[in-house]
Amino acid sequence: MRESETGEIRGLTIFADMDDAAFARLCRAAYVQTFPPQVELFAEGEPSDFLHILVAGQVELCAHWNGRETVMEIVRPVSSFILAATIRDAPFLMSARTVEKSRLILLPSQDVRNVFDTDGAFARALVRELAGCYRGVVKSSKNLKLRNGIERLANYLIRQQDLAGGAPSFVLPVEKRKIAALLGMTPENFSRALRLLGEYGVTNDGMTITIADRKSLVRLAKPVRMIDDPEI
Amino acid sequence: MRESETGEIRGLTIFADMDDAAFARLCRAAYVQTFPPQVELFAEGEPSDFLHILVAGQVELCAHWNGRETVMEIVRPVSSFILAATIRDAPFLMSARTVEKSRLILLPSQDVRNVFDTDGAFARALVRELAGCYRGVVKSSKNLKLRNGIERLANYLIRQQDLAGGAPSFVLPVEKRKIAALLGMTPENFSRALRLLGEYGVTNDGMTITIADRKSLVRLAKPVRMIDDPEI
DNA sequence: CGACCGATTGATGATGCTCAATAAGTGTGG
DNA sequence: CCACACTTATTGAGCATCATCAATCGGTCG
Repeated sequence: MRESETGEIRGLTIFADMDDAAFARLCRAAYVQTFPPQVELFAEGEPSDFLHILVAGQVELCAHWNGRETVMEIVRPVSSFILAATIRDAPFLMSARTVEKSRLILLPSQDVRNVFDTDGAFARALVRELAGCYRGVVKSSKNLKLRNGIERLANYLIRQQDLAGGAPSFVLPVEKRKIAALLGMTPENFSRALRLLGEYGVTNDGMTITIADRKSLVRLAKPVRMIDDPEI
Repeated sequence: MRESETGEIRGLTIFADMDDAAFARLCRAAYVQTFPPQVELFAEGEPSDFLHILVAGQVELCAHWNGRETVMEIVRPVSSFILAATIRDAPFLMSARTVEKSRLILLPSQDVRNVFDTDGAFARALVRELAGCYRGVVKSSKNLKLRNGIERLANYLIRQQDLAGGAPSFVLPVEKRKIAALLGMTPENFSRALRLLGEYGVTNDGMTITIADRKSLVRLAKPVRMIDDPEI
């Protein structure tokens, strides 16, 4: 991996505090690779040979059972994913697929574990990172169990508006069917729910959403810190 | 905290590899406390002042939104809980309530973070622990999104039978209404689902469940490693 | 005994899924 | 550039799942 590429990930919180030697050791055997859209990076159940870091593009993490499929998470740059599997040397719980053309850095899991075993700063950074991941999944699980489809969609739209900078109109980051799966609903119900949100000032044209009356939408969505604040 | 009590938690994987001095530092300001049933230990949103370790009894972790409540997890001894909040010095995402008379060890979160900052072995142990917690929630989330109520109940019963030693009859660990909430269903639907499982050889008398034809139940439940194996 | 709480059951309505059809958009190859 | 195939989004109809409300039963505990 060249220096221009290592620089792209050096600033990640999991690497920030580690010393240069340890970071170099991590990067020595790393791959940088660009994938086209719709490529399966790995599948549920496979051994976790690499810690993945998404540098550009988008990746979906999905899960399967008995012929059904759901989207668990949509990863956006720059961030690592499947850290837990790497650390525990355990099989992936989720499959990963590129949503669009994506550039990834792959760190051999064995190297990550070696550095983790010897570099205390890295270990501490991983604890904070994993604690954050854990809390993220807990919030997502609360969202699923405590809200119905429309409420989840309303909160999702509010969140996306914030991520997009707060303007009334913004573009959805991925296909609606994937958002539907992420929110635990079918594409059909997603479509109907979006239409029902018209009552609350939400309109859509293709992938573009417009929130005319945010206050009204917030009254329905009732976002709370302990579910919807990504910082906490 | 007396030595007889520290011994109860010294064997936990998160403490196993740390040296005695660091462990002593952790325990110096620790409390040991016994709580009656139905006591709220802490509430969602409060600062996480103590890392909790359940030594005896049972504790439920629950979550609330807009007047609704759900059970996220039922903790059984000996295990720590809300580790992620402690590490990140963040508010609790879940409330905790004793289910039955319970004995807890409370380690001041500040001490945990101090030792964590200086003891590499402890930091590494926490990484492994948190990675395991993360994977647990991911599995639980897959369970919720990919299975319907009856399927979740069937898998739950299979799991409980294994935990209880594998005998055809076993006793549920907590009230049915709490299991229902844990599985994302109402008490009423739990009751009906249990009755429907009669078709698959499941009968119940109060809190005692009998699985007459495990194979038949497994055919319905379709347990898989990547959701149901607690070891992975 | 009587009050209370949990479990169960039935009736009903809300929510969400499946299937099918159509419209709209995308990309490919001629 | 257009025709075509393919995919996604949308809409409707019907059905399955799940929640709510109400009533009853049974056990527990003061």
